[in-house]
Amino acid sequence: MTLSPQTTESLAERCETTAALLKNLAHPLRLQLLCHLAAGEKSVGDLEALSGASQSLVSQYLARMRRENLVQCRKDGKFVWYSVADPKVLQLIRALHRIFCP
Amino acid sequence: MTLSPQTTESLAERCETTAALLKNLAHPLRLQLLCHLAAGEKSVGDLEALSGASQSLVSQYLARMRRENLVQCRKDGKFVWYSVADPKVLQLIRALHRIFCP
DNA sequence: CAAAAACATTAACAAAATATAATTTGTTCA
DNA sequence: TGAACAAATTATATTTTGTTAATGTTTTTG
Repeated sequence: MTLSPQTTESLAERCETTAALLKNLAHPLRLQLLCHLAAGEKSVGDLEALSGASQSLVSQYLARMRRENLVQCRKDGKFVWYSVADPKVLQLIRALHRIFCP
Repeated sequence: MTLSPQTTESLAERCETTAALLKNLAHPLRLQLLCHLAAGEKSVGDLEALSGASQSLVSQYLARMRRENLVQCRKDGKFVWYSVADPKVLQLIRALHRIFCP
């Protein structure tokens, strides 16, 4: 019997991947977008209105976070509806809320 | 009787300050340093050895995080001992551990 | 005192992130 | 069809970060 392939990622490796994810949250607008999405699915226009940021910026940051699998989208006619894709991101947003929004 | 000055920070404002803090964690080495410090006080040399990074980098990032009040230090002869200064940072590091280090 | 050890600071340059504007694509509906 | 709306993409100027190397400061110790 062989040992099952232990995923013994080193601390350094975990910090690498976690920091990469955190970079997405480490920006005022991107964090705000994720906070809104954590409360439920939103269209790009919704997020534009909620955040007050330009269509271009909102769309660019959503595209980036989609590429990195933090969020996902679903098309419905003229609209594109975004939501949080990664359950860990949801957990993290909630932890941030507990810690920083008392 | 006047209303007490409610600290009704807007979501945008909280995202601003929280994102600023997250920027410190959103870097592989800085995150690693904070993880080590979350486990207890460490000297610069300790952190150098634990992380494998250069003295200059470790010292620079510690200085940065000191300026932003994430960590604090205490001198003892030749050595400088660092620890996590902000209880919220400690909570956050622990939350990250729960979520990303299963 | 002089050398060594521990840490901090500065300068400089490449690489990456940010924000804006302009253009493009796709969809609905009069 | 074409005007209006929703969203995506591209280009780009500007700023910020990341990293290395070199030098400086303070404390200990031979």
